[in-house]
Amino acid sequence: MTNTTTPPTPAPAPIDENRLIAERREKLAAWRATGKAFPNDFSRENYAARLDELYASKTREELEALQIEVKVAGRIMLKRVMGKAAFATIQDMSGRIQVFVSIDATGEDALKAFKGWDLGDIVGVVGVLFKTKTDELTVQSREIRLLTKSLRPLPEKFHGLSDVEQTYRQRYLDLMTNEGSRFTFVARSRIVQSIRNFMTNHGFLEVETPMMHPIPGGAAAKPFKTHHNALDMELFLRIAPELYLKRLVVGGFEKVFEINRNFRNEGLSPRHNPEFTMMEFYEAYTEYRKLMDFTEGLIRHSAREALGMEVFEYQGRVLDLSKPFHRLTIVECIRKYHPGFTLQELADAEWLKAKIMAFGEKVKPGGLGSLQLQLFEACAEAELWEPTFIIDYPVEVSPLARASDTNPEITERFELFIVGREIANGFSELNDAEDQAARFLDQAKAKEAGDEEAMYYDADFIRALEYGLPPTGGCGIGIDRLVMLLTDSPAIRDVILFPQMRRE
RNA sequence: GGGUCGGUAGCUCAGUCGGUAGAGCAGCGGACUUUUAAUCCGUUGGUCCCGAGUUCGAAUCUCGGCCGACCCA
Repeated sequence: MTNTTTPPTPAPAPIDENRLIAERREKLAAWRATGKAFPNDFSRENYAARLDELYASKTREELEALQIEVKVAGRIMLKRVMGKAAFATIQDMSGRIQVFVSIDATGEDALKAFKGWDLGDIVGVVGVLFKTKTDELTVQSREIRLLTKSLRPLPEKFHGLSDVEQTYRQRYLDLMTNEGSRFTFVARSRIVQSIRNFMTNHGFLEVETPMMHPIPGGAAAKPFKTHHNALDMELFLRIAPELYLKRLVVGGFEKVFEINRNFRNEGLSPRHNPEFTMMEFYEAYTEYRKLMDFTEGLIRHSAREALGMEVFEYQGRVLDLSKPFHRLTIVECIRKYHPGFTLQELADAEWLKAKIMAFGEKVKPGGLGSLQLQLFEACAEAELWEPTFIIDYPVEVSPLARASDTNPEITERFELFIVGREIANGFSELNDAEDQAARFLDQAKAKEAGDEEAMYYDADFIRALEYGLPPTGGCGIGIDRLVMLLTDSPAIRDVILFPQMRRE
């Protein structure tokens, strides 16, 4: 709410004030003195891009005959002033359109006022569509009003904002000036919408489970801690919704999904932000192989819906989502990229440790399966450009997954890799309460032994399983990473509107 | 946490061997009724990220710090 008659004095001292801002403040003061500053009675009726769609194909003569009156509003992005007339390019949510202001059609006072307005100011325009000499669709303004005074100068009009730090810290500036950035976040919205539609069309119920957990669970990760005063209780921002979603399946919601934030107290990188978005879904009476088919369909669907295609380029290299995704076990995948490694060697713990170190990685303690997984991460994971499901993860690193019926050392679990990055993780759920309790105990031991990412024993989750979880499959999909793929973004920060930054 | 690179006008960027701080855009003044990164003439604007050191003299060299990007852990 702004009182247009009384200036809000004294103005608080803003940060990084400069001469350009001071000049704009003077213009604002003059505007305020008219008693008509910051009006909110302008009714925008047309969007720039829509007008272009509807009328760009009309000829000058056709438009002249039609006399289409429009009301557009937006930010002045470009301004070209001549003696007795002027052009401006204004931008709204849909795009840009040119506006013509002249003594003849708009009036001398309006033109004079317009000349004093700045790039970044927000205006409302009433006028008639016409085409210029160069056939650009333009609004011949009959009326043009200043709606909002912008006090800060825009980034350079041609290069836009290129300081990467500023694009993240002041995303509004990035969105104002960078078309590519706007496209990315519109695409993100469409991708999320397409996933939501896909899930609900397949009979899944969208739910919201707690973001604050008394016991952090569902993943191996360090949590953020917080405190609830009234309950005098330590709480953790969730690292995953998994255990709550499975409680819902116990409750009879047999097909559920949640699209929401997870929080992990880890470093920042081009692929990691402390808060990130996951879609997790659970379906009763299915298992991991069917889950892979479903996940494959979901990803293909979101590419089609959001991009309109299944074959596109990521960072200059073709990515084809239309072909069936590969499926390989961890050992098969290692041998695909290193055919010289024999099955005997890959079953030899000492050989595996030596190889992991030879690839420049530290060896983490673990059994054969864990060592094979570490070698896979060291020598094969980054090669998986084409969509590939890696299957048969070892039990010891999969404390929530159902063990294989044929080999108790491995689980019915997969991870999906695309362009060398993990995109999804899913498995047949462990629904044997006693087995789950034993696995939690193993995790608790590992935690005591110093593994900070090991899981806690969650007694209520065990209690829920003891009531009976039907055979169920579940999968999590990293939405940020999927959006990176589909928008050709190299860093997770490019697909998160306000990525985490150090304090300014 | 370690390594590499970077931080100069509101924005985009130059700045040689250590010798008075530069351009374009934006702004301000002027000309111009179909421009479109409008054009033309004139002009204002600097904590060279911060601090210390070396030096007659530091945006420039050295050290420390802050912030960012990338790579590694």
